[in-house]
Amino acid sequence: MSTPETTSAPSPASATPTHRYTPALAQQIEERWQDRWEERGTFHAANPQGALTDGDGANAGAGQPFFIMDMFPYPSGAGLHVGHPLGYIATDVVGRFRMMCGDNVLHALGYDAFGLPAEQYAVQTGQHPRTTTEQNIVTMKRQLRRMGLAHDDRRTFATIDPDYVRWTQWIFLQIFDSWYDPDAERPGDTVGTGRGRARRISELRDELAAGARPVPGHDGDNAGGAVWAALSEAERRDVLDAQRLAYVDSSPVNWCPGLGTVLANEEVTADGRSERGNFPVFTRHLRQWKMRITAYADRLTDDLALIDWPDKVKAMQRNWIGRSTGANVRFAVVGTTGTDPAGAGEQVEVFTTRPDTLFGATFMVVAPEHPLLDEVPADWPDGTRDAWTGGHRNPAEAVAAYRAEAAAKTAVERQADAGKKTGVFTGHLAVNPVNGETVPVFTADYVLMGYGTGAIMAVPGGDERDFAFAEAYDLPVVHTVEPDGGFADDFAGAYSGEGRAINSSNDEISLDGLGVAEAKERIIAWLEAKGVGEGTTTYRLNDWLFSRQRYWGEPFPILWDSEDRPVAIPAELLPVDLPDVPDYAPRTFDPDDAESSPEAPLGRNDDWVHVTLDLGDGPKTYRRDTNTMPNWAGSCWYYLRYLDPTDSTDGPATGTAVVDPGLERYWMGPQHNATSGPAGGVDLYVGGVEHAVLHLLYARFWHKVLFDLGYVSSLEPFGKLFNQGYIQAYAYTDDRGAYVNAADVTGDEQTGFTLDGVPVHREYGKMGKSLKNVVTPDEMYEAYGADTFRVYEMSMGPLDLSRPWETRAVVGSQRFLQRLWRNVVDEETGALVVTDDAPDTATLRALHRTIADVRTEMESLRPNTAIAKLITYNNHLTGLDRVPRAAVEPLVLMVAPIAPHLAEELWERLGHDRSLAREPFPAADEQYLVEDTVTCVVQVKGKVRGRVEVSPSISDEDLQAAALAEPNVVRAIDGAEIRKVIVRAPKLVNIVV
RNA sequence: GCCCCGGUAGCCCAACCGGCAGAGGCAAUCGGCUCAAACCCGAUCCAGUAUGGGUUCGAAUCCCAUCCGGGGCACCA
Repeated sequence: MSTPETTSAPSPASATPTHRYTPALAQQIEERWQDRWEERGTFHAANPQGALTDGDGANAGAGQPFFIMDMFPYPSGAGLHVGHPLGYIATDVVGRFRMMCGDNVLHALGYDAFGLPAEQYAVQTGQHPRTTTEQNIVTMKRQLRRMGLAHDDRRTFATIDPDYVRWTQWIFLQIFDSWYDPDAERPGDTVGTGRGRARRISELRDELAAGARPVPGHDGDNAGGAVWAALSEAERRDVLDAQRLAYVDSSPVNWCPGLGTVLANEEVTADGRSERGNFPVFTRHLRQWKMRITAYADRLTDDLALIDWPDKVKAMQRNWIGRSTGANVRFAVVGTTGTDPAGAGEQVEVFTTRPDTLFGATFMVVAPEHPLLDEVPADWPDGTRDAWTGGHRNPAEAVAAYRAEAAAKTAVERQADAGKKTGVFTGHLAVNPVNGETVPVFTADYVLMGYGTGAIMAVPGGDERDFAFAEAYDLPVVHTVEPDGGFADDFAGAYSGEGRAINSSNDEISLDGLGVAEAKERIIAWLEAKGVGEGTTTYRLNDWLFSRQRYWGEPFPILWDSEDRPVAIPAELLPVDLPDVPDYAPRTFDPDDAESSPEAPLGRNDDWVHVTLDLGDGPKTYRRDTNTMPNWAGSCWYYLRYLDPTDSTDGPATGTAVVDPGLERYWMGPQHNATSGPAGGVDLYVGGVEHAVLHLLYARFWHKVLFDLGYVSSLEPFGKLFNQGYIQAYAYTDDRGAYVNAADVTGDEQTGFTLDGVPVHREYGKMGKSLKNVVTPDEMYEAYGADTFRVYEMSMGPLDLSRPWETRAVVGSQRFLQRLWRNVVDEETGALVVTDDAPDTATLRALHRTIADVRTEMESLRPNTAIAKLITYNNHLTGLDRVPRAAVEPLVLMVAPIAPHLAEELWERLGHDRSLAREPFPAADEQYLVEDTVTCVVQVKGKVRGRVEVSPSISDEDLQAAALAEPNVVRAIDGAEIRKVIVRAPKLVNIVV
């Protein structure tokens, strides 16, 4: 038995070469480079001024600013699975690529750390939410750092940091201190009316005092400020408070007893449950904070034209805002003779998008909650049909019964009943203003109080829903629009399409013969002239309900004075920290207890709630607002914080603004680089589509307020949005339907899936603990290394597509990196194997073709195809006897954005002493992109029959001659008459016989 | 019910303005390396593009209809 000479690696597994790119070596390399990057500040983004410089201590130079961002992660206690980092890797690849293209790249990541899950997790584990949240952030930071993300770690933060909360509250105060002037000029607007913007509340006060505008809610024209002067200071404050963009209002809100808080409309699903927790949601009248996002409805819709977002998300925002144009029309309500003369002269206003069909309005419908129903006639009027009364003796009974029935219906039941028309006659009669006809007024729950005016004119001839109702309640149908060619003889139903108006005239106006658009215009003019209506626009969007009754959120920077009016806490006293309370668990209720009322946890600390302060008018006692802000508040402005993350150096040092205006203009202003649009904003924002109408709408709203107040120059926060797909996973169940450990299942589609020989059932969906199919990044680092993990995630498919995770396929990415390694490093000795020979022409061609292609793919966010081309080129190099340095160095650079650690290691071993992070990305040399010859395909009747090698610059005539001479082609033509020859030089000839 | 996106090899996916259906990866099969196995290396196999029509010299690509999958909206006047 002889002893080998080598002393290394005594274990039996030592057959593996010492210098092979194994997971263990990968880990070693990766951790070394992560430390070096951190020490050197390699990814420090340089601001144009101030203390935040690049790793060499320099402020921003000539490179174009490029601001790239991921959607704010929430630090979950469950830790990351391999699906979470997909977007982070993608932005990292783009960021590193842009950096190598010479851009000044800003990429950082903060944490969205307030919110319900943190609070629930804390309650479960019996710890303070701050403790658990901070622990989670530490874990997540470690997991993300190990992935090698090129983030500027000086710019990270969490929304719960007091320095951050301070500015969230500061922005709230700016919104509180503003009102919306729809007539004010807005400079620079190119897509809207150019009017309307937020202004300071003090300007409103001045204008009211000077008599420049009437006082809202008070009669009189306020000439010379007379109306204003007559008001007490308390009344004046009420007037101003009601105009603020952040205001307190008593109105129907979504109360969720199961969560113990009220919710915004956006947080309630279509079937009336909470998006988080899936608890029932009830409508309650409560006094709550709201934000006047409706004032921005037009701009939020119009400005979508200025930004590069997926059409799908734009459509979702447009739908949610739901702008529709039409007219408001007032119908006089007739006091039923003898029974209710006092009701005469009352009016009901309806909203319609089809005022051109007014002559076909044969009845009216109001929502069950409509105030008209607070009083109804005592008896059924003459002409009441049996079908209308619901069997009740008089309108009061009928309406009361119907209102009760409607109120008791849950959203789910309403949903289920959609299409089935229920309702009852209210006893009221109204007069159609265009023809003087008396029409009955019904109430029905297909008309919603929250949209338009809560009342409609019903045109059964032109509206499916009205027609269904008319059928059910025996009401007349009049068609006022005739389709081209007239109605079919047997036509019965509503016609809502294009056509010519019919049956639409009175003594003063005739719409007959007009098209829909023109008829609308005419009738609106007539209504306006008669003073019974006017053109208008309504929105589906409602104001944003902003207060929550939870503990783990930003407290409102608001005090209530002795007369219960809100007072802003001065900016220099911010932040308002969360108080310690005996119990931070929210008061929750039986999820179905609609009668319960919210109770804010912050109210449990009396010492905190009651304060004595001198706000300039002597010490007074105040009561603090005990609401907290919704989770969305922190994510409404975090992109600004990345630009200017400290309060000690740049802009916020002065305490006057949330971000230094110069920094905002540099990184985000309109046209701040070659690809930034007219609205400016973040250059690339990557995240899931689930925030399409929540976060993205709220953030746009806040940004526009800040724009109006002069704090930012960009019109929009996010210039380009990209929705990444999700990584899905297979889960397996046994016969009992219980989930089994996915990692232990063997087999495939053809052989069937089994666990320990027992067949199991496969399903496809999310990755989750309960599904027993979670794979974590940590497992990937251990088994393959971060670079392999990154390559695999990027090569699985296009970024915007969801795809299944398959651990056993990861090995393909590892083989690629191993082959690349072997092309540079000898596995046995660790020595360099590259030569200094010049690459042959074929290699140069392959290289430059690859460079050109990879650039294209990278610029278009297609890392999957870029990787395929890199693999192809690497395979070409593998086939050479010796790999020339000049052939592999560009490859190392091109691989760097995707597998940065391996690339840095090879780059160093190739003799470079600086990081390749800012090395120029290879550029293709045109001379190697043109081929000497190309293969021209010759088709006969569209079928490929032969090929000829020709020069790329061959003329059509020469090519046609060459094609016709090709033996296989001659045989295919077989002497038939040639009818036509299509020549697309130099690649294709098609011969038609 | 309405709107949007997508169906290409056993699986994940390429194919630019309509021009040779295949770039890449997984799996499978065979071979090499090995005492042997794994790793590794090399090779091979595999679809006529969901279905039916249309336009065209030529269709995965454009148009129409249908089926399947995913998503959004859902009495919004």
